[in-house]
Amino acid sequence: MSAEITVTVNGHPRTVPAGIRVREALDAAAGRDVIAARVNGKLVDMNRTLDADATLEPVAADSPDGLDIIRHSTAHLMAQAVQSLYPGTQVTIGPTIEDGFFYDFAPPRPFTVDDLPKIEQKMRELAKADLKVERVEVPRAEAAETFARMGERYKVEIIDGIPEERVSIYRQGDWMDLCRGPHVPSTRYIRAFKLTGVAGAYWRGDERNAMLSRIYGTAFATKEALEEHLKLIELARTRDHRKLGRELDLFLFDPISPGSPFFLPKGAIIYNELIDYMRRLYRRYGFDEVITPQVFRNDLWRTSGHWDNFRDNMFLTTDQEGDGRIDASPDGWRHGYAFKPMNCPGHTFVYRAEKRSYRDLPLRIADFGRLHRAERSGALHGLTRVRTMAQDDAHVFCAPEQVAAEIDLNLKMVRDVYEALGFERLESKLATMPEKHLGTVELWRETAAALGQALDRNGLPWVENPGEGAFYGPKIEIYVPDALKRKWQLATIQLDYNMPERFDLTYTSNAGVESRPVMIHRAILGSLERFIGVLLEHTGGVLPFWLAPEQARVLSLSEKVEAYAAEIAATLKAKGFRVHADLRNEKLGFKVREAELAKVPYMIVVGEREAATREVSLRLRGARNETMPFERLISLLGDERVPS
RNA sequence: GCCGAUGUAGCUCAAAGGUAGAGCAACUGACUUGUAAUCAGUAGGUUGCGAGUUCGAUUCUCGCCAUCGGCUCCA
Repeated sequence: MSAEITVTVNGHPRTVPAGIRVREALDAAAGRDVIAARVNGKLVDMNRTLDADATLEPVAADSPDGLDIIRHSTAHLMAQAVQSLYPGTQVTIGPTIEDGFFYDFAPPRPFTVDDLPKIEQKMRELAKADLKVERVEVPRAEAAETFARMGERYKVEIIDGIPEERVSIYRQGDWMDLCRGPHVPSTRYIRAFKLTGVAGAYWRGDERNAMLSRIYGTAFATKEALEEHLKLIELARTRDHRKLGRELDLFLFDPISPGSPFFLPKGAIIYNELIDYMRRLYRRYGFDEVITPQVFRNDLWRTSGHWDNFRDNMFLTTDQEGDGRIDASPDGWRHGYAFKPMNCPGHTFVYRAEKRSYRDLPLRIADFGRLHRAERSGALHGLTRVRTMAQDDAHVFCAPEQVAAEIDLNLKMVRDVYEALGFERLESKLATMPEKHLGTVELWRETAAALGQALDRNGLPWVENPGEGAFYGPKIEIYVPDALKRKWQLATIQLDYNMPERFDLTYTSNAGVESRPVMIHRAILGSLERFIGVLLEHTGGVLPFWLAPEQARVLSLSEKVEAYAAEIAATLKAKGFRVHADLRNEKLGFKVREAELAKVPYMIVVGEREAATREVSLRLRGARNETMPFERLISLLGDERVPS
C-alpha cells in the first residue's frame, strides 16, 4: 500500500495520505449539512478511513440518500431511548420506509401511544448529548456471542442469517446495535423527528411468530421540512374517502353488516356511471356481458379448487359441509351452498353452454356480479377493503396461441381507462406462485414469464411480487396509491391453465382436434368499491362532470324568479342531466356555499336580470362566474356528458 | 384473526361516580336575498351492547360488537 492516494471529490483529484478519514478527504466539500459520502458509488460514514484511490461525493442531509441515513439513525436513537426507558426490551429490526422509519421491539408489555412523548423526550436528550456514532467490524461469531450475552435473541437470529464472516456494529454512548450503516457522525445531526404511531407486527412478518411492538416515526433534515410533512399528512386526511363518503352522502357503513357499504343514491350514481363507462368499452373491445347466480352448490367450489384453497374467505349458507344435494335433515335442501367470492367458476358454465370450436374464440365474458368474501375483521378498510363487492370482471377463453394478443388487448384497456380517469402513475407487479396453488411448477414458471413479456411489450415497468399469485395462476397487478400513499391493487390480469382443466373445457381446433382453452381472468377498475374509494381520494371528491352525482344546481335569488329557475332545472333534467333546483328562501351566498361544499360542478344562478333576458349566470365550482344565454349553457353541458 | 387505541344527538366534539352540553344539520317562524354561513325559536341522547363493583355507573372492572392505526391476508 502506498503512503499516498488520490481522492477525486466532485471531479477534482487531490493527493492525500493513505488512511485519511472521509471527512478530511472531502475537505471543503464537507459542509455543515454533509452527513456521509458516496465513495466509489457506495454510501459510507464520515469517520471511515480510505486506503486506496477513491471517488467521493458528499451526501447532504436533505438529499434522498441523506434523509434515508438520518431516518435510519433516528430509528437507532429511538431504540437507544426505548432500551434505556424500558429495561428488558429486546430490539429486532428498524428499517427506513417511505417518509420515515420504524423499529420493532420485544418489550415486556406492548407500547401504547402514551409512551411516545416520553420516548421522544429521551431521544431529544440523547441527541443533545452529541454522542459520537462509531462503527466497528467484528467476526460474526463474536457479534453473535456479544448479543447473546446481552439477551438479544432476535439479533442473534439475524446474525445467524448473515453470510459474511465479518459484521459491523454501531455504537453511540453505551448503546450498540448490529447494523450495516451508514449513519450520521453523531447524534446531534438528528434534529427534526416525530414518533407517529404504535402497532403490532409479527416477527419476520409471519403470523405464526411472536407479535412484536412496532413504533413508527419520521425524521427530516430540518424542523421546517418536518412541519411541512406533518401538515401534508393532515391535509391528506381531509381526502379520506370514508370522510368524503359521509360528507357527500355517497355511502354508509353499519355494524349490521361489517365491511359492506350501503351505496346511497348519490354514491350509486357514481357506481352505475362507472359500469356504464365499462359497458361502452366492452362494446368497443368485444366483450359480452352475462348475469350469473349468487349462490352455488359446494360441488362447484370443490371442482374449482376454491373449497380447498379459498374456503376460509367464503360465506357458506350453513355450517354443513354438504354438496348441495338433499340430505335427511328437515332443512337438508339448504345445506352445502356458498356465496360466490369470484365469478370464474360460474363462467365456465357459460362457456359450456355450447359445444365450442376455435371459431368461438376468443370468448370474452364480462360480469358485474356481486361477490362476497369473508375477510378477516382486522383487514376491513372503508371501500378499499370490503366483504361484498362487484368487480368489472371478465374471463377470456382463448386458444393458447391467442394468449399474448388477449393480454395485450386488456393491458391496452387498462391504459385507456386509467388515462381517461386521470391516474398518471401506475405501478405494476407480477405475482408468482403462492404456497397454495394448482398445477405444476413448470407451468407456473412459463405462464409467469408470458405475463412478464406482455408487460415489457406494453412498456409497463414492473417488479416481481413473489408468492402472491392467485391459487390458479400468476397475476399482473396494477397498483394506485390513496391520499396517504398507501397502495391499493386495482386492475389485475391473471393467466389460468388450471380452471379449464378442472372443468374439462374443450374446443374443436381447426384441425378437428379437441383442445383445451386458456382462461384469462381480468378486471380493469378492480372492484367498483375499491376503485371509487381510491378515485375519491385522488380527486378529493371533486369528480369529473360525467361522474358527479349532481352535475348542476340552479340557485334562485328570490321567490320572484322561482318559476324561471324551476323551468331551467326541468329543461336540463329532460335532457338527461342530473340537476337540482335550490329554490329555498336563503341568501345567494348561503346557497353557493352549500353547492361548493357538495362539490357540484356547475352552479346556475338566476335572478331577475337573467329571467328578463333568458340568460343564466354560470359559476364553475371554485371559479368566476359568467353570464350567458341559457341555450349556450345547454350545449356547454352536453360537451361534458361522457369522458373524453 | 393478532397488537394498540377509540366508541357521548344525523355530523364534529365537550363534560362528569349523583341519569349529559355546544356548534352544524333537522323542524318552525321572521327576513326577499347577487356568487363560500341572516336572525330567533323548537325538537333531538337507555352515553355501542351485556355483565360485575357500588347506596348509586354514562364514568371504574371484565366480556362482546364495531371503528381507527398497523401486522397478516387481499380486488
